[in-house]
Formats: sequence, C-alpha cells, structure tokens
Amino acid sequence: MTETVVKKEKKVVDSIKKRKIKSETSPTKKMKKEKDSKKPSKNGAKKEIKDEVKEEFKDEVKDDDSSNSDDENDDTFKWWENTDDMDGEVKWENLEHNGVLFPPEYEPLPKNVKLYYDGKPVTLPKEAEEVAGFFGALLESDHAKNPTFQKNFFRDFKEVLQESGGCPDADIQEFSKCDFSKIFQHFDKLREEKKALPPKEKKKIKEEKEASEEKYKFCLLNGRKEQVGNFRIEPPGLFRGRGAHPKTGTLKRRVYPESITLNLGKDAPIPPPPAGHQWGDIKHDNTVTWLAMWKENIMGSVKYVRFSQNSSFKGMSDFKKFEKARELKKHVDKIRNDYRSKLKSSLMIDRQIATATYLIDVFALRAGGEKRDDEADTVGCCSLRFEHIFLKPPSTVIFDFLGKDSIRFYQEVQVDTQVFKNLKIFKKDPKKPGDDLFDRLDPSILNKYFQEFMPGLTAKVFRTYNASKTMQDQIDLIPNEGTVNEKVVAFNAANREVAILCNHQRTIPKAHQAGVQKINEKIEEMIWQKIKLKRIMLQLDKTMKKKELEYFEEIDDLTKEKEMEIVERWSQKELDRISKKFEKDKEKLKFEKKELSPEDYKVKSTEIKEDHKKKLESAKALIKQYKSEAKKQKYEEKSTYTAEKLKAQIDKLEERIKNTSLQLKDKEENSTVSLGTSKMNYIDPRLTVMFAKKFNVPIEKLFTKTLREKFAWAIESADADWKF
DNA sequence: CGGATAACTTAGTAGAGGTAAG
DNA sequence: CTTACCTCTACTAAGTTATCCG
Repeated sequence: MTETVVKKEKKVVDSIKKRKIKSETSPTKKMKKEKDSKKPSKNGAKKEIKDEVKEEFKDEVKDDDSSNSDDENDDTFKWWENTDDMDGEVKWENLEHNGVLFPPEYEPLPKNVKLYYDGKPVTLPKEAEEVAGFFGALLESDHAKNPTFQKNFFRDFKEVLQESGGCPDADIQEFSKCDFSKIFQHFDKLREEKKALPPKEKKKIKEEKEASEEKYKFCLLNGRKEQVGNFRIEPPGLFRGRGAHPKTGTLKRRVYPESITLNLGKDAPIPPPPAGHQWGDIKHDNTVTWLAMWKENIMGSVKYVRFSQNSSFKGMSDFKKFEKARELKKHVDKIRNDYRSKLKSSLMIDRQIATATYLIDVFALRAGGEKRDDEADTVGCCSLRFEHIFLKPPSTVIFDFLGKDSIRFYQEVQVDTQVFKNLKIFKKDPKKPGDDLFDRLDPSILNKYFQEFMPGLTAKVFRTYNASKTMQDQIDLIPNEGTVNEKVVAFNAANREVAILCNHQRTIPKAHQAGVQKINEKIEEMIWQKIKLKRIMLQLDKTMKKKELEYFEEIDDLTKEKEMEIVERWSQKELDRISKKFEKDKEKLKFEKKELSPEDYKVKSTEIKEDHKKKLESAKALIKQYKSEAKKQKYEEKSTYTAEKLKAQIDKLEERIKNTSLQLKDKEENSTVSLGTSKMNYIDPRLTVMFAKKFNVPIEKLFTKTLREKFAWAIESADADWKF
C-alpha cells in the first residue's frame, strides 16, 4: 500500500521533470500537427475546397454525407471535421421534438393481494396501495431493512393514505404491524411469469414497446435528426438515496404534464400533451441544450430530458473537455511550481490553496463543495474535516472519508514534508472533529486560483488530465506483442491504474468468492487432465522423458493424494450434475403430463429413467476408472493414442488453462474496481482508439456499442500515433 | 459577496440481454 | 436447448461549476 503511494508521489515529481525537458526541446512535429488540427480551415488546399463545397450546400449536407457512405445510412453530422465554431452562447437555431413519454398509469393489485395489518388483510385506496406496492416490491432488498428508509416511506405512505381517504379496515399507525409479504410475493410471481414467457412473446412485447417509443427517440436539431436520451419521465417510486441519505425511502411522486416545461424552437410545433392535460410551460431558450424539465419533489432539484450520449452536443462537450485537459499539459509545470512554493506562504489562505491543490493534483480528489444537512454526509477536498485525515509522522497521511456516492476513500500515503506540516497546522489546537480542515476554502476560491494560470481551468480538469496522462503513460509501457486477448488484458490493466487513481469502486458481486473457487477448481482439473496425458505419453514411450526433460517436469507436481482429491471432487460434481438433470427432467414431465396421453407419458417417463440410468452407469464406470488410475498411478491407454495426438490434446489444454488463468486474474483484480467510469468519463477516447490501431486490436474489444457511438468522433479522428 | 439555483458531468447499480458451458 | 453467469445498457442519484439574485 505505502509503496504504491510513494510511487505516486514520485510520479508527480518525475512528470514535472519530464515536462520540463520536453518543453525545453525544440518544437516538435507533433506540436505543429496539433496546431493544424485545431484550425482545419488552414489545412491543405483539398480540405479547404471540401469545406467550401459544404458551405455552399449547407442545407444538403445530409445528402452529401449519405452519398459517400455505402455501407450504412450514415447521416451522422460529423461536427469533428470542423471544430471552429463550437463555442458560443447560442447552442441551436431550431429544435423540434415530440415531448416526453409518461410511465403507465397505476394498475391496482388483484383483489386477493393485500397488505396485512396486525395480521389481517386490509383494503387500501389505490393511491395508497401503489405506495405500499413500492415498498412491497423492495421487501427483500437492503433498502427495506434500512430504518431511515422505513421511516420515510411510512411517513409518506400514511400521508398518501390520508389524502386518499384512509383505510376502511384498520387504523394504520405502526410500521411494525404492516406485513408486505403478500405484495412482494405477487410481484415476484409477475417477474417469474414474465421471465418464463416464450421468446416469441417476449420479442413481440419488446417490438410493441419500441414502436410506441419511436417518436420520442429522435428530435430535429437545426434540421438534423439527433437522438434524445432520457425521454421517459421517471416513474413514481421510493427514493433510493445512496449511503446514509436522510431522505432515503421518501416517496417520489408521479410527474404530470402540468409540471413539465418543454424547451423547443420558436417555430417548432408544440407536441400535444396527453389527453386531458396541459404542459406546465413552454420555453424557447436556445442557450441551453435540454428538451424538457421538471422539478422533483424530494430534493427540490430539477430533472432534465437531454440529448443522448451519441448526440453532437455530448460529443462536442466531451471533445472540449479533453482538449481542455490537454491544454493543462502546457500549464501544469507552472502550476506545480507555484503551489509548491506557496506551500510555505505566510498567508494562511495561500497555504490552504496550495495544500488543497496538491491533494487534488496528486491524489485526484474532487473539489468538494458544501452539502446541506438533508443530504448524505460526504466530502471532497475543500470539505474535508478534522476527522477525515490522520497524521503519522514523519510524513504519512491516512485519508478515510466518504466521497461521492458514499464511496469510501481510504489511503495511507506518503506526502511532501511541507504538505504534512501544513495539514498538521490545519488540524491544530482549537480545531476538533467536525471542523473543516480547509476553513478558508471552497471550490470557487480554488477555481479562481486555477484560472490565473489557464482560462477555464477548474478542479475537475485535474482529474481528467491526470487520468488521461496516467493512461498514456501506461499504454506506453505495453509491449506490442502477444495475442489480441493478451493485449486487451494489458489495456484493462492500464485502465485499472486509472480507475484506482480515481477511486472508482464497485460492490463485490455476490457470487464472486464462489466464482473464483469454481474457476480455480476448473484449472486444477484441466492441469490434472494434462498431466495424465503426459503420463500416458510416457507409458507409451519411456525414452521420451530423457529427450524432453522440461516438458515432463510438471508431471511430478501431481501427487497421488492430490489426484485422488481431485478425482473425488470431480466425481461428486459429476454425480450431482446427473441427478440434478434427472430431477429437472422429471419436473418438466410433470408439467407436460396434462397434454400427453397416458401412453406417451409412460414412454417418456421410462425414457427419462433409462437415460438417467445410462448416464449414471457410464459416469460410475468413469469414476471407477479414474479412481483406480489415481491409486495405481497408471493410466488406461486407448488404442487410438499416438504421441502426436496426445501432444495435440495437451496443447489444446495448455491453451485453455492459459485463457482460464488469465480470466481468473482479471476477475480477481477487477472485483472491487470499476473500469467503466474512467473509460467513459476520464480517459481520452482517442487514447483507446490509438491503442486499438497501434496494437491491432479491434475497437469492439475495447468499446461497447454505446461507447463506440458516443466516441464516434474519436474513432474517426485518432490514429495509431495519436498522443494525449 | 454569499447563498441559491440552473445546467451540466460523473457515478454506481438493477435488471435486461447475450453467451458460453453443460 | 437450458441454465448460469457475465456484460452491457438504462436509470437516476450525486457531484461540479457558472451564474443569478438580494
């Protein structure tokens, strides 16, 4: 632990040094190229002509584009071919869309499914029943066991109950007397039924859903078709706040058209509101990029309907975000020198600014704005408190706090000695647990400081910069060799470094431990098979061992005891599997019984029994053979065996063992680290594209379909020698 | 100026969907 | 073909930052 962090500290110093060297050398070809790509209009003559043509047929750009693509109906707007006029207050000229999709009306529970109060079934008004249903559906989740969740839910449930006329059968006052299990079972049954639907039926339902949503999926932006993101209005439910959120469990009320504001072009037709309803408001604000909004009732915040991730707006702002992070490269030396010197400033505010900047730069902390007390108590850099850091002389700091999403940030690190001294000062005497470490700071002060060095520079840019920088450095270390699979693993390892830097975590999957054990057993069994084959090879020809000593070395790794253990385990699994299959078949037949004639049933029944018997017998024979082989340490030879054939089989096993081991390693190392977030938000996608091209890895192995769409601009603009 | 708010990005997770193993 | 598992997408909560407003 300590070691990696020491490295981290060193890395910063190193990269400061490196930067210096780089910036002192003469302007490189790369820099020139960068400059050019920023001003495409000053590119070669050919490009200029193309742009002119485009200008002339501005209204027909769509046609022009689709004509030069023969595989798909590619009518995407390639904004990245000209990134000149991306800034500006006005975001669009015209915007047309079909409004938003509302969740279906509440469907009351069947008459026989009821809440039980004090042991008796009670009837609820449908409004209250809906809320009870929200809780019932979650009954087996952790939320339902959380006292805050229960308290908030029950308060709102009672409120809705009162609003809707109360319960005629009982005076519902105590949560502990409520029994939601019948409701839970009902939803559980529905889920099962839905899952068990024949594939045809499922497909049909899906298609119907697609069709009804079609018109909301797209909108017209300046006459071009663009995809809308979250056009579905959030359905009512219970607020699932993360961590110790004071409001978790609160009822999230149904959203009606009356509370929705639409934003569209002045000339755009206003989509008709659902029958019997009116839109809350209509806006024509072309300085923003949302299509609709409403105010949510829990935190009082605003929810927006926006463009989808693959839209030009999102693409452009991603592009700008990463260009800004690359811009930081040019200033980061100066900034680092500045905050290092200010660490010793006689002004307290400057010392705090310098120390906070150090933490943001080195440990990738977030800015850390103030939070209200009706939110979960989480912190970032500026909001760190006395109790969040422990100082261990001479220069060790232990961070232990909850960050965004109540994810724990726990790191024991070595810091710069002056930083250590400063932190000690910030924790000095009158300060006590609960007090702010940086009592003079908030994110806006920090950001003002950053903007002295670079316009638009803010705290979050450091995370983007350091993440992408780390990725570039890691990729540079990967040798260009091996199989595609191995290269992907290497890429993921680099990705993982970034995720660790950003503290991107995930909960360990429930089945993780069992899964690891299973894979380990599988590997063991494959090795067992392999060694057996090698031993058979030797049985066939004893002289081989002398010729290829190394090849046969491993056969001694498998002791008699170990082999017997493996055989025992394998046998057990095999028998389990066969009896399970038998049970399943019987179960299935029971189901079909009604539709079969008695004769057919009998035939099938015996068929199943026969099949089971046969399988059992052959398994038993095999087990017997393996057991005796293990005991005697001598293996049965088949007449078809030849050295070549055995060798081929062994090679195949080797390959499978290698793959499975790789898979296991990946699984272990990724169990608590989430790679997705950094891939999606922090690593410049052009790095991933560069890796794909340079290492000859299909981009599909690195970006999922949605990411390929989101990062289309990067896929089309970066090549094998692109640098962050 | 400072707190509130608007508008945007970043985040983990539930559940759908796909795929390999049996 | 089914099951089990794993990956991906959709969802929406939770951040950051700029700006508004008294």
